[in-house]
Amino acid sequence: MERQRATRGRARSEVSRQAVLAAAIQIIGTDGYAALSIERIARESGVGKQTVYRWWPTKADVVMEALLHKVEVNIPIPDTGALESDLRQFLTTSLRWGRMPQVVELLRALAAEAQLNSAFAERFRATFVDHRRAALTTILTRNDDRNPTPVRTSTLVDVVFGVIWYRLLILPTEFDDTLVTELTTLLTQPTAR
Amino acid sequence: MERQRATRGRARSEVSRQAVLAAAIQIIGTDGYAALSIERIARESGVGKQTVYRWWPTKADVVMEALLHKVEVNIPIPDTGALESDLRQFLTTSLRWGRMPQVVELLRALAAEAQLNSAFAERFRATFVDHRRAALTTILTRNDDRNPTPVRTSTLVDVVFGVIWYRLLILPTEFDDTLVTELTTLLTQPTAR
DNA sequence: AATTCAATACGAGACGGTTCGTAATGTTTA
DNA sequence: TAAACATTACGAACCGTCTCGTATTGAATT
Repeated sequence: MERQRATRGRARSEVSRQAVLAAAIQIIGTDGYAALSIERIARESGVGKQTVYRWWPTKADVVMEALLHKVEVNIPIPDTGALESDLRQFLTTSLRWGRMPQVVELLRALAAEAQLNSAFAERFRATFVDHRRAALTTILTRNDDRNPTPVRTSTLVDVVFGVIWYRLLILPTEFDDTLVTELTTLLTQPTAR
Repeated sequence: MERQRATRGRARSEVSRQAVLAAAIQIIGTDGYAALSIERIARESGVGKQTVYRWWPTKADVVMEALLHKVEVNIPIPDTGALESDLRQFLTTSLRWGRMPQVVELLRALAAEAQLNSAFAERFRATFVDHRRAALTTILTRNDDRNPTPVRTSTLVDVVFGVIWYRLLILPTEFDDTLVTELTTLLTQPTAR
């Protein structure tokens, strides 16, 4: 995703980059994603419009970069030796994000844009969704000594992220800690795995 | 939601209503929801702009009415006497919609708009989401003789619709018949209910 | 029963305003 | 000296409102 390093000419302004990301978060936080426009990002960040267009293909890509900056890129995959505690820890971390309004706003914005722009949807999956799936898949597969399994691992992954996204996007309910226990129960039942 | 029955004056044109819904479906089907505008709906349906604005508050409400028209309003809740077969039947019906590209496009459009417009999100939940939840809740509660349950019924409902919406909105994968069996298994395990 | 009248919906399209994404221009900086 | 920069202008599209003349309906009046 890194642009070819230009050895000649003026270097990219890191100040402008940060200003753009901050402005995007600021606008979404106060007025919502519907109010976000590249025009306004440029205005409120004190950056030229063309500068934004030069470095980000869409406003959603700005948001995605802002999100990755916020949640930190490398989330360690828990490895306690037991499936149940790994799972519990993974869910606890995931739901913690789901309780942070700033993060939720960004996630909702990205999901919305993915519906409207299939090219961005592809980038969103590759950059964000697949990483999270891979982490959970690792946990579920690591100590998978029960065979044959009536439910595919990929379906269990769908269940976890499905519940999370469904409640972020469709329902207005917040996450409670009981959900961690419930999902762990559901996924570690003998016949389920 | 029904407008005050006007005893006087010209009656609403059913032809125009149908033309608007058809145009919306057509536009979304060919160019996607991002290309949908009230201006274009009016143009392609041969209807006056004011006619659209008179009857629908937003373009998303047009889409929602088009969806309800497509999936039929009254879906009977299966009642075979056994939880497992009720569930299997409910899931089979639900996934059938999820395999119809025209329906999927509309669902994705509605979900996208719900992220951008909270007033519409409310109408969407009240008109569509809650009905589907209620149906599944009925099924799960009907023969619920196992107490205490470690997983709330509402969470089981979240699991089902979560997986469906997640795969419609976030992942590009299609539904296969195995999913019906898997979800039924997950939800009817002794300790889960 | 025939006519008039008021109320409302209709298609068409003009309107002023907003935002979009691109392009042109000159300045700044590595 | 090449590329990134901020600024400004541009045409296109869409927004929501409004007006025009016409069509359709039910109620009131002959």
